[in-house]
Amino acid sequence: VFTYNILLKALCKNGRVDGARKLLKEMSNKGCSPDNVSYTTIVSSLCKEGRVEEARELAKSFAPIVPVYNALISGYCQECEFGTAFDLLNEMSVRGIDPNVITYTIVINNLCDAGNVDLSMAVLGKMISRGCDPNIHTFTSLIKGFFSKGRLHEGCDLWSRMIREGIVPNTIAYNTLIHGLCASNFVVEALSVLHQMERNGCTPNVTTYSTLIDGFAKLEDLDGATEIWNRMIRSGCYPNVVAYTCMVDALCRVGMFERATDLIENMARSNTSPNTLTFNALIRGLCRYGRVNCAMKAFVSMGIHGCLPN
RNA sequence: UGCAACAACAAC
Repeated sequence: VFTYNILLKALCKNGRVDGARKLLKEMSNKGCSPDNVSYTTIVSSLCKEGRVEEARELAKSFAPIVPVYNALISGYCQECEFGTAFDLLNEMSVRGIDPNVITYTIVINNLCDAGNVDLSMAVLGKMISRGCDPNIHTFTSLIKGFFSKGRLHEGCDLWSRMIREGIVPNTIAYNTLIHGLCASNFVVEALSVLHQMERNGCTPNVTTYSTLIDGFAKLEDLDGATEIWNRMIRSGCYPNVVAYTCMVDALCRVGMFERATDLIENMARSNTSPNTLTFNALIRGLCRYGRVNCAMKAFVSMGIHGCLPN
């Protein structure tokens, strides 16, 4: 089974789900029964390709297990077919298969992405009433959901509630909080969250730093952005293309184009090549400052660096 | 070996 599952996963990853389906049949014929992992791999891959109906049909021939339901529910949510997702959730209960924290979190996260935090909160209530405790993923999805609707206060309240319930925030949760604060221009508060996470022994990553650099950049606070950049380097965290691009943007917004260009050259020399967004930041900055000729030169240099305009 | 959460540009 392990041999077959490894192959199934590899086939699915390379977009050869149909090959995987054939292999699934073949393994049974050769006397090696597929297990729950085999089923979930196939169903999940079909869903990710948007072939949800097909996945559901196929799943009918498998044992009804939670991960397969989760993959299907996730698939229907991605297609914004929340009605069907809720039907499946009901079907689970009817068949005596208890949804787990992942099941509910999938629904909550997708509803949040669709902009419906309020319904997500209702699902949270439902899972708790059924004795299923939300975890860090659940709370992070909801907090992000409130923030993306501009409901900063409710997002922060939920953060406090999560802490009260004894859930220890991880780097991703902190990053979500920092991003929410930055998006509402509360960069000073975001910075104090960075300090708080460090005090609590949670290591910031390149996303943490990029989020803060971007926050300062949007407020045209080059000193703030630079301070974060230096802090990132000092901590031994390597900037990626996003971090570089945020820093290029910070420089461009205050008209420091020579330094921005130097930074891009730096990237090209390291193994972090600039991308289209990096050049868009530079070109937009130059245009804002009326330096259209330089912008045209940057546009040419973009092609030299192998970046296509979008 | 399988299912869920985080960051950067623009236009509409």
